[in-house]
Amino acid sequence: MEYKEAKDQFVQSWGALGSSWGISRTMAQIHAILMVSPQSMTAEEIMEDLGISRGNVSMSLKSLIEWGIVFKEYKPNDRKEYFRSEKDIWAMTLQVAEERRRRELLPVIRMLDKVSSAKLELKNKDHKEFNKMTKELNKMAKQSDKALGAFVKAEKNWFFSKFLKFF
Amino acid sequence: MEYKEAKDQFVQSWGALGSSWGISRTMAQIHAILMVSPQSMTAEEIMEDLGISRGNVSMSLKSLIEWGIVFKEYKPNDRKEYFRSEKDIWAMTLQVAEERRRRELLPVIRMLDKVSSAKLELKNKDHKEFNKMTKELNKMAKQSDKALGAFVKAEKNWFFSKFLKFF
DNA sequence: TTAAATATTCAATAATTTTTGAAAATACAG
DNA sequence: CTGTATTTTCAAAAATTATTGAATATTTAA
Repeated sequence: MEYKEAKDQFVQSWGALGSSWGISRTMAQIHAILMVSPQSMTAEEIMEDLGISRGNVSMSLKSLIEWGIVFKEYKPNDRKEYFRSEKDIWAMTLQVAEERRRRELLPVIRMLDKVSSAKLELKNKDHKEFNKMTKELNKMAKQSDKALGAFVKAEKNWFFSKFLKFF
Repeated sequence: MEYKEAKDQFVQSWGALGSSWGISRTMAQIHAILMVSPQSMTAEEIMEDLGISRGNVSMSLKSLIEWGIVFKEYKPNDRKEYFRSEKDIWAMTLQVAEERRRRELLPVIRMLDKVSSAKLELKNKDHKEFNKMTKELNKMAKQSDKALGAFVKAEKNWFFSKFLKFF
């Protein structure tokens, strides 16, 4: 397998993966080409590389930046903006985990707090089961949140101390 | 908040959650009503409860069964099929984790094995970076797979032994 | 067997999500 | 400022995904 074929395969597979993780194919594809690019790239280059529209590149990059896994860069004497990906796979994983916690786990917990405290007739079988299950889900969600939070925090600290030692 | 309102809120939120986890809204909604139902339900009941078509219920239930978090039940002297959800939240979580591993992680690993062994000119910056990143992603994916596999196995054993002791 | 009850399939349709591209906004060199 | 390069926005179009419902298949009581 040659470089060009391998890269295409990688970009297209990473894109397909994106769908099952709730981000658009294009977003994931842009992320893929930035990950394997040794230099930061312009929107123009990405556009040509993937054969997609200017607007799509602009919006997808914006989302990737919001996810905290792609960064803008400016070069002296150049009006263009350049984009580079987080290259440290572990740092990237932690960042994505934290974002998903914020975007998915926290809203679920808020919802479960609300519904699991509903006013119910506890003689009613349906009400009783609803109460039991939502309370259990709530407990599980909060445990996950706590565990994930602690984990990310610990790993980020470890990372930071490693980084400090480097200097 | 009253029972009916709370249940609606729960079903609709769980459905919305489904979308960001790559399963259809209906599938997640059906899962939600089965989770909080004290009895197993017929396709007919689910259909009426959610106001969706017969075909949709049939296909969504099929998927939920494939995910291993909903089960069919038969009752004596009754032609209808009944459906019930896994009620143990932890068992459910492990089951979903295992399915996702099988459906998402393993294909990625297969893909990364292929592309990270591509024949490259290692003088070329692009080739070198591609090689480095895909090898690192591959390593990370395999570590995750191993860790997740070990975890699920350990928890299932623990579960099983708890179950045995019960008798 | 037959036929009624129940379940499944899948082509057509609807709903949703993504993408485009041109207009508007912004940035900045001269 | 002005004009050009660059980026962003967003309504419309395209692509994708989910849903319907009627036709088909399956199950089982009689």
